[in-house]
Order: sequence, then C-alpha cells, then structure tokens
Amino acid sequence: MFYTWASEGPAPMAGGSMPTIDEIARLAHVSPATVSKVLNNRPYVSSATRARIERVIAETGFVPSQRARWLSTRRSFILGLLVPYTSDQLFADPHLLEIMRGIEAEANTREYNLLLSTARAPIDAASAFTRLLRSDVIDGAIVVETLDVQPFAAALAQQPAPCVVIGYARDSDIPAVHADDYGGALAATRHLLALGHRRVGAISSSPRPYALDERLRGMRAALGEAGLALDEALLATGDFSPESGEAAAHGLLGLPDPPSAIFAFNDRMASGVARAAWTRGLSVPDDLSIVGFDDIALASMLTPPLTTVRQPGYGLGQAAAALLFGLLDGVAVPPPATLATELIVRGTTGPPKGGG
Amino acid sequence: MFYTWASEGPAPMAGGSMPTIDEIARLAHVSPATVSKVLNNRPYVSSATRARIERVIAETGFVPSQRARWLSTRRSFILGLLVPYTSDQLFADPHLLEIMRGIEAEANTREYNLLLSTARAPIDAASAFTRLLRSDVIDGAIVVETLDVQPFAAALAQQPAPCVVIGYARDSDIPAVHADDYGGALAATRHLLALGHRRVGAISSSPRPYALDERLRGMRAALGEAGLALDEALLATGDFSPESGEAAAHGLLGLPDPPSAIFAFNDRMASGVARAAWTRGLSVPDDLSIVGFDDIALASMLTPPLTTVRQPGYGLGQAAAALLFGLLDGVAVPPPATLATELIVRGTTGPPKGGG
DNA sequence: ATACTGCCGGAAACCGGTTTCCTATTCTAC
DNA sequence: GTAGAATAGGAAACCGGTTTCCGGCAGTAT
Repeated sequence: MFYTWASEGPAPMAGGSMPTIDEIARLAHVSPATVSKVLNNRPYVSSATRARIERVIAETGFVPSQRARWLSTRRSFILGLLVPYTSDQLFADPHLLEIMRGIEAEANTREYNLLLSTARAPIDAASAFTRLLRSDVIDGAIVVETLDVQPFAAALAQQPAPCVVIGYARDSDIPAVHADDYGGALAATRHLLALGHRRVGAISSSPRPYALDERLRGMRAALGEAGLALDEALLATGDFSPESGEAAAHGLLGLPDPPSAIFAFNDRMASGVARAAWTRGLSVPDDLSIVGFDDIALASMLTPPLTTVRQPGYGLGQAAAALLFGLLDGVAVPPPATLATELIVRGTTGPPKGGG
Repeated sequence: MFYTWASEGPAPMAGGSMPTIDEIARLAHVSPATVSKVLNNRPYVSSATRARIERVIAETGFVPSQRARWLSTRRSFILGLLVPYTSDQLFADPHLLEIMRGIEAEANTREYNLLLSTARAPIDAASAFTRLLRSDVIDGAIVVETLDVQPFAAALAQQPAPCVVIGYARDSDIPAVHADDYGGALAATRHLLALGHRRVGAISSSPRPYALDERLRGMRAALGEAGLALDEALLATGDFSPESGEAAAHGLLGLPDPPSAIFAFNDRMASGVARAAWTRGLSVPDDLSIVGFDDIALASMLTPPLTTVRQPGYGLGQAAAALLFGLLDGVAVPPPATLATELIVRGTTGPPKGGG
C-alpha cells in the first residue's frame, strides 16, 4: 500500500532529490511504461519483473508524483466543498463542521480528498466558485447552500464536474440533499403550544437561507393549527452567532408584551438566548422556554440542557458525498433526499408561568 | 484530507467545454508561449497583442488548468496540515480548529491552499504523512505535534518540502512554535493555591503529549513553591473529550479525601468536570473549583463561566504558517517561538469551603 | 509448416501548461 | 550609418507520469 523510507540498499541515486519513474525504470532495467503497470497493479507484467521493480521501489522509497498523475489521468481525487461563508464563520459553527465531517468520512472511504473553498463575502462566492470549478482542480463539488445557489447555478450546470447541493436546489435541477426543516419546526412549535405557550418568539436570520424559510413555514403551520398567527413583532433576526441570539433575545424580552417562549433557529443563537435570560434574572424554563435547532454538542452541555430539533449534519454530509460519488460513477440522478429531523426535549422547555 | 481554496484574479464568464491554452493561442493568432506570458503577467508582449489575448480569454472564460500548472511549475500552492488525530477528534476540538483557522487565514493572504491530512490511528500517522510528503503534492507542511514527532522526524528532515511543528520539536531541529504551557499551568495552580486550596486534582491525558508534560511540570512547580507535592492519586487521565473529563472527575470526587479543586488540562474535559459536579449536587465554585486550559468559546458560555488558561490557538496557527512561508522564501530559520498564555479568572474558582 | 492466440515489454504520444533559447525587428548611442 | 542593446514572438524541450499501440515470443490448433 505504501512505501517506507529507504533504510539500506544501494544509495539509489546521486543528487538526492526525489526519484522519478524513469530512475526506477533504469535501475530495474525496464521501461517507464512497465513501472507504471506495476504501480497501478495492471496485468501483463511477469511476476519476476514485477518483483524486481517492487524491490527497487522499496529500496528507493519512490512515491509517484501526484502532480504528474493528476495531469495524465483525468482525475485528481479531490472533491470541492463550496461554503459561501468566511472561514471564521465555518469553523465557529458546529453544525457546518458536522456536515464536513460526514463528507470527509465518506470521501475517505473512497480515498478522496476534500478541497474547502470559502468566501470573503457571499457576493464574491459565485465568482470564486466558478473559478475553482473551471480550473479543473476538482473532480466534483458539494455546495452548501446557505443563501442561494441561483447566482452560480448556471456556472455549476455548465462545467464538467458533477455537483451536489446540501440544501434546497429549488427550481434548478442540481441534485440536492436536505433535512426536514419544515417538519422539525412544526414539531418544536407544537411542543411549545402543547405546554401552553401562546406568545412564541422566533429568531431567524437576515437574509434568510431557504432552509430557514422552511422552518418559519413549519412554525407558522403549527401556530395555525392552534388558531394562532405569528406576531411579526416577535420575529427577530440574528446572524447564527450566540452574540446575535443574545441581542435578539434582549430585544424580544424587552417588549411590552414579551414572549413566554423563544424558538431560535439554531442552537448557537439559542445559547445566546439562554445567556440573555440569565443576565435578566429570568429562570429557564419557568420564566422563559427556549428551543434551538441542530442539536450540536453544546446543546446538551448547557445548564439546563437545551431542548432542540436534531438535524443530522453528519448524515447530510455523508448522503451528499455518496450522491456525488454516484454521479461520478455514472449512476442515474436520484430525486432530492430529505433526511428526518427529531425533536429532542431537554430542560429548557416547560409550561409558561402564567398557567398552562 | 481536505484543502482550502484561496480565490485569485478576476472572474471569467461564459463558455462551453474547457478550452486549453492552445485553443486560446489559435484564436488569438499567437503561440501558446505568448498566451502563457499574458497569463503570468510577464513582459515582452506588446500591449496590442496582450489586449487581443485578454479579450479571447475573457470571451471564452478560459481558466488555465491547475493540474498542468502544478506539474510544470514546481509549486502547488498547497500547504500540508498534518494532524495525528482522527478527523472526528479534530472537528470536535475547538482549540485545534482555532489553530486551523489561524493557519488558514495566513495561508489565504499568500493565496495558498491547505491540505488536511488526518490519521485513523496515531500509529499509522507517520507512514501516511511520509507518503504525503514524498508524493510531492504539497510545498510545505505544518505538523501538529500531539503525541510525538520523533517517529517521523527523520522523514520530515529528509524530504524536500520545508516543515514546521506546532508543539515541541524537542531534540529534533525542526522549527517549532508553541504556547507557554509551563507558565500557564504555573499561573493557574498559583491562583488555586492563593485561594486556599491544598488538595488540587489534575486531569491529564494518557499517553501525554509533551505540551501536557509541560503543564504538569508547571503545576508541580507551583505546588512546590507552596511546600506541597502533587498527590499522584489526584492525577487522573482522560482523552480530551468532555465525557472523559466527566468520568475522571467522578473518579476524583469519589475518593475518600477528594480534591477541593480540579485543574483539567483542556476546557472540554473541564466542562465534563462541571457536569460531574452538577450531577453530584456540588455547587461550583463553593464545593469545587475548576480550572481549564485553552479558553475555547465554550468556556465563557458555561454557567458559571469557566476559569481557564487562555492559549492563542489562532496565533499559534498564524505564527506557524508565517514561519513556514519564511522557510519557503529562504529566510533563515528562527529559534523556537513561545507564545504567551494568560490566566482568565471567571466564575468557577473560589475559596474552598473549609476555609481559605 | 503455418496461422492464430495470449502474454510481455517498450517506443512514443499525450495531458496542458511553463520555460529556455533563438530569431527578427525596433530602438538607442556613437 | 552601424554596433549593441532591448523588445516581440515562437519552436521546442520539459515537468513526470499514463496510455495506446505495436512487435516479439511462446503455446496451441490447423
């Protein structure tokens, strides 16, 4: 599988620098073509010749140049991971990291590598991604849809490498994988309503990725079932960070008629809500119920542990990668896949104080 | 493994299936050599010819093949990041992610990409890394030293790409960057002793990276100053995860003569200690003081917020990358750099109950 | 003895750029 | 008017592999 460093043997070549396939061929008294066959486990090499070449390879510690291989074979064994976030945002978001983990795990099983491309600003993402796609570095791409794939859907469709979207492809026909955002928000809101809450706030983001549109739709549907409508004054926005969640919560809790429960559309903002409650001397869940989304590791470590909607980040990544490998292997494109979400009830939700 | 992509240059547009430099040359009525000059902003091309070529490039949306470029130039603009962890461990550890962020930021300023290589098991890391280094994919490497660089120090030294270690190079002469682990642990332990603690437990790891040896040494030094010695029974081990910290804490707190303070050698394990205390009905810091190490984002979000030793993960990554770029540019190798740590006193430390 | 086949191995083209080196032309300087 | 740069552009080698194609040589059937 791999070659070890030359521990002994005839000092392979003077000059010291990396041996090439031609050197190996010379030392083994064969042609480079035959060495190539051995390197790639191809037939039509006698076992004697093969053994001789393998011995020389082992002795010299030769490892074929990937750069040369990438050029001559049409594959780089690199998958592009296109994330329209700055790297700061990416590394700070456990849910995105979970997605990456899933992709990475799946890629590893196929001996594929991952090339991560982030963007300074969402605006320049499209051109940077287009450039990457056209530079022939990657064999395929996974796009994490956060704001909108539309701007570069055309570019994606044009270039030769197959693409997959994690999120909602919407009217473009790019293969997509996403979680059941609608169902998750529906379940979470029903849970709050069942506890007796009537004024439920929400913290979304602005601009809003389509996934959050779906969550809002689910929330509205649950409220509708109970004969309620979402009070637009209770719809705050953040930027997914805990700090923004904290600020948004202060905004909501400072209202004349504050909500008795807040549904933050991700766990990080929910942790900010918990912090805001603590600052204001509110007890959770007695004075305020909190629900998050994602179920990142942090959720269960908060005190009290956070009630949230579990979203399979790892599974999303894995599914997207598997889908992409399918495309690379020429398998027919399946319809968009929706992965289940699950409401995890922990300690931040309870009946409202007034009664329930 | 994965890479990060640094975008460059202006954005192209339109096009069909990937044109090559020869196509461009033909369309512009020049030779490929001249097109190459334009692509690389080289002189000896008349402005008229240059304009004509640039127009053709823009019209076709031509982006030169990186694969070909990598082969002919001797640079790939890829830095290897060698982490002897499984990717699961890496993605779960905010401190490692901070290091990555720092490296990524520095690499981006130089339009360099990052290739992350993890290992299934620490044992196979050496061979996998050696292979990567010799396959000529990367221009240089940053090794995150967790257990021991010795196994592949020889391989690192031999291959042509320059290397830098984040951690302690020890007796090998590889350039290294690390935090002041000794000083941080010294300050943290002094803080506990000043509060009046006499029985202080520690949670280290097994096997122990050299950085943790340093922390333990710092702790022992502080205890020595106070005329105390570390009770070996109070030295527990974990694997850096919150769960392991929780288990270790239960072990320590279940002792006949339990410690009044626990110094966990990273924040994640410290969060587990907090959890163990909560489970056992102990109040923090009244019944138990807790100190962590790293100062990850989570630290300030715990209730009460965690007292910890801040370690500049981002700065370490940045410094390592800057050092590596220095080597790539042929600058003389500087001596090992030590970055300062800082004790951050928050809410988990206080005088012990007995008295202080 | 001839034809056909399968197995080995090598020569050379190729992947798509970069770079060296060479020629032709134009621009100075004397 | 001419020697000596400096400028423009191109032919071909090169980076280090892979792949196609072809010839030589058994072995076997005709």
